[in-house]
Parts: sequence; structure tokens; C-alpha cells
Amino acid sequence: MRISTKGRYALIIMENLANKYHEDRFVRLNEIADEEELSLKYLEKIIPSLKEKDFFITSRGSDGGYKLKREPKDYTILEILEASEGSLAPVECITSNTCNRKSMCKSIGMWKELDDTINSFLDSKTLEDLMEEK
Amino acid sequence: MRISTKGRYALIIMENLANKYHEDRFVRLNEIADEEELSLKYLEKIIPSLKEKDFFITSRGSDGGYKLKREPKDYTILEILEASEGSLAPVECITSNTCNRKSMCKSIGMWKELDDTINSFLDSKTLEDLMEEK
DNA sequence: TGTAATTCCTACCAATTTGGTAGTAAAATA
DNA sequence: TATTTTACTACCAAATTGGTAGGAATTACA
Repeated sequence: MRISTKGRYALIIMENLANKYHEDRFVRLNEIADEEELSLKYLEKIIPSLKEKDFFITSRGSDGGYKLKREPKDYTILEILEASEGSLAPVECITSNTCNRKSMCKSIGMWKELDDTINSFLDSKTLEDLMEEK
Repeated sequence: MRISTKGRYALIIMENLANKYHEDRFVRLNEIADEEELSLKYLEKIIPSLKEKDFFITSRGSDGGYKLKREPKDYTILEILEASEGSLAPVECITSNTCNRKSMCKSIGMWKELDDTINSFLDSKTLEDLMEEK
């Protein structure tokens, strides 16, 4: 039941930008890739899902880059992970309703409780919490 | 962050046997496959990881099959899922210690808390809870 | 006006994981 | 000995994961 690199790297991008929030400048993705020792090209592929959720202000061209739109405390870890990974639901039937064992399934209630547990934990954590961690 | 069919089907096998616990007989895997509308051959592949944890008493040959060793209330959902899926840790570094970003990582504390949250929830649920669900 | 730097976009790809199937050996019962 | 069942091993196709590559669009600056 793993979070993939997509979600983990998305969190790293956001956390890197959070630490530079008060510098009020556009941060190049290459700067993040260098500092975090990750591939620029791969980070480029993770960015669109975050941008879609309106997480940052971007500037293209020379001197362009990214900066957070809101304050770090106003991003929950849940919304960042859901943006990059999709739903975190432990079983598909919670979100999709397409299971044909539904009538006989005795586990669905437990899975829903687990999903709620995970979601409410991640919804209670913000980017700021990660910054204070260090 | 999905539980795979291995874990879900393991739970189904265990829950099926739990409902027949008081019948005190060996239940053929084919009976479970039929009732749950799952492939016998695939269930056969899930069984060894459960057997390894000493979850049931087995009998081979004609009239053979499986029955639970302990009472349903004495199996936690956590141990069943861990037996079939391996660790449920949301990131590898919690269990393996092989991450080279470790010194700079600001998320590890949060991941550990999430792991604890998931584990303690699943440790609080037993096979019996699933039976009462229906 | 041209050049460099940067985001944005699309296509490709190898390795791993997932979700199985198939066949046969070993054991137990009748 | 025949039948039934678990136990074991090998194989396999499709999807997912974790990338790489290349170029177009956009902007700042000399």
C-alpha cells in the first residue's frame, strides 16, 4: 500500500517552495531538482497535476519558475497527495462503485473506516508541519 | 495507495472460514472459490503466505481442506493483510532504511505517523468484526 | 533584435508488479 | 488402485511505475 514517487516528489516540490515562500521570487524547477537530487525531467511531469489545482503562480521564459499561491499552512498534505496520486482510497470500490461482489462483500464498511482514518490524518497535516519538522 | 487483490482475497478466504468456524470441518478451497466467485488457482497462490503464519489447520487428500486454528476474534485484520501483502508502510524508508535522501528528508516523521495511524486502526479490527458487519 | 533560459507538451521506453493460468507431484481416503 | 484434494513450480499478458528525449512556446535581457 505504497505512495508512489509521484506523490512523494510532489510533496518535496511543495515543501521546497514552502521554505522559500518569504523570498517572494520565482523558483526554477532546476534549482529544486539540484537541491533535492531528483531528475528535472521527471519533476516536469509531476508539475501539471499540481498546477491544475492552482497550487502556484508560474512565470515562463527566462527568470521564470514557480512560487506558492497560498501560505504553507494553507495546503494540507491530503490535497497535495490527492492532486498528484489521485484518490488514496485503499480499495477501488470506495470511489468507483464498480465491484460486482458488492452484494456479498463484508469488508466494505471496514475499508471505508480505514479510508476515513487515512484522510482525516492527512487532512490535519499541512505543509507548515513539514517545515517545522526539520 | 491500494491494497492489492492478494490482500483483499486473503481477507475473503479468512472471512469465509470464520463463518464456518463452528462447523468444525475442513473446507475445500474450491468451495470458497465457488461461493466467492474467485479463481481457485489464484486462491491457491495466496494460501501459502497465510499458511506460513500458522493461520489454519490443513488436511490433504480426499475430504481435505482448511479450517481456522484460532477463533475469529483472535485474528486482527492487520496480521492478515501483512501476511498476504507484506508491510503496509506508505513509504519504503520506514521499514528498509535504504533511502539516500534520509539526511535531508523532512517528511519521514509524517510518514511514520501515518503508518502508525493505519496500523493501529487495522490492529483494532478482527475477523469477528467483519462477520458482524453483515 | 537575437539569444539564452525557462516552462510546457508529447512521445517513447524498460523494468517491475499485478493478476492471473497450467500442469504436475504428493498425500489421504475409500 | 482410483479419486480427491492440497502443494508446488513454471509461465505469461496487461498495467503501472519511474523514468528519458526532444522540441515548441514564452519571456528577460544584452
